[in-house]
Amino acid sequence: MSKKAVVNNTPVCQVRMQGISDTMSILSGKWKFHILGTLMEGNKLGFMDLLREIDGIGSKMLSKELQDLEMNKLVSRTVMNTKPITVQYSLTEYGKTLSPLIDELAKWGIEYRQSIYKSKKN
Amino acid sequence: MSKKAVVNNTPVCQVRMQGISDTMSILSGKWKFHILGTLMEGNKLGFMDLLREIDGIGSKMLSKELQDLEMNKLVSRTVMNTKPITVQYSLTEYGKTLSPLIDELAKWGIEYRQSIYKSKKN
DNA sequence: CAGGATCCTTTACGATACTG
DNA sequence: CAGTATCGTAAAGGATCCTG
Repeated sequence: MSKKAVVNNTPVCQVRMQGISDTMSILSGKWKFHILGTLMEGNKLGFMDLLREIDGIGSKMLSKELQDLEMNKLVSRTVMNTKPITVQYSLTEYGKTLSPLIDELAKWGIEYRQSIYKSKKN
Repeated sequence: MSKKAVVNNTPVCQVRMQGISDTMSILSGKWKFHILGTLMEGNKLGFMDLLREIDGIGSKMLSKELQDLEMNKLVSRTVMNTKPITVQYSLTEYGKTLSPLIDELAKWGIEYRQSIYKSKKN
């Protein structure tokens, strides 16, 4: 049950706000959603795949963001024993629980862009 | 219809990625989700209400973020003619389309926190 | 190939003080 | 009350080079 506070007769849910903060702090930064969104489509991807796939990201950022995601158990990292070593990244089961959120994020952005387009035609 | 690219036999949707970028650029920053989430609960709120309600925000950030949100037609601003002037902020109809997204964001964060709690008990 | 180290720029954010 | 102006800091992000 949510704890409530009352401000100027306006009931406000603190638990909800904390949820927003938590999610944002875990998914902060410019690239996490892109990485997750990409992994959501190509189930297992190498470092280079991600680097090529995510437009504009550099290896430093990619590496750092992947470490953050791994620490939070959203992404798993597997070192393959190939000649020059290779690493495979994929979503964990827990990472997959982000699908609805990322779907909403993408969906809203797509609709937003369409609404801009329409308003320019009128 | 979504445009697709193929990378290492992995089909990737660019439109989806662009949607993510668009949403993130509009809702970037530390406070936008908090502001929107708060307005989602208390339908009409004054500047001071928001300032008190959103823990940690300062008037400079609040004012700036509200302007961003207003520019993107997500929030409407109404000046009341009271003795010292007063301003009412509320979500536009378009801003309300963010409800599912923000709900997901809050929900995931709440569940995340619970999963941490459980894993500490075991 | 996968990433770490270094250096540098930019932006975000915050505290404080002030104004119509 | 609802902001704006100014200033300062910290964090985020990027370019480049380097290594097992």
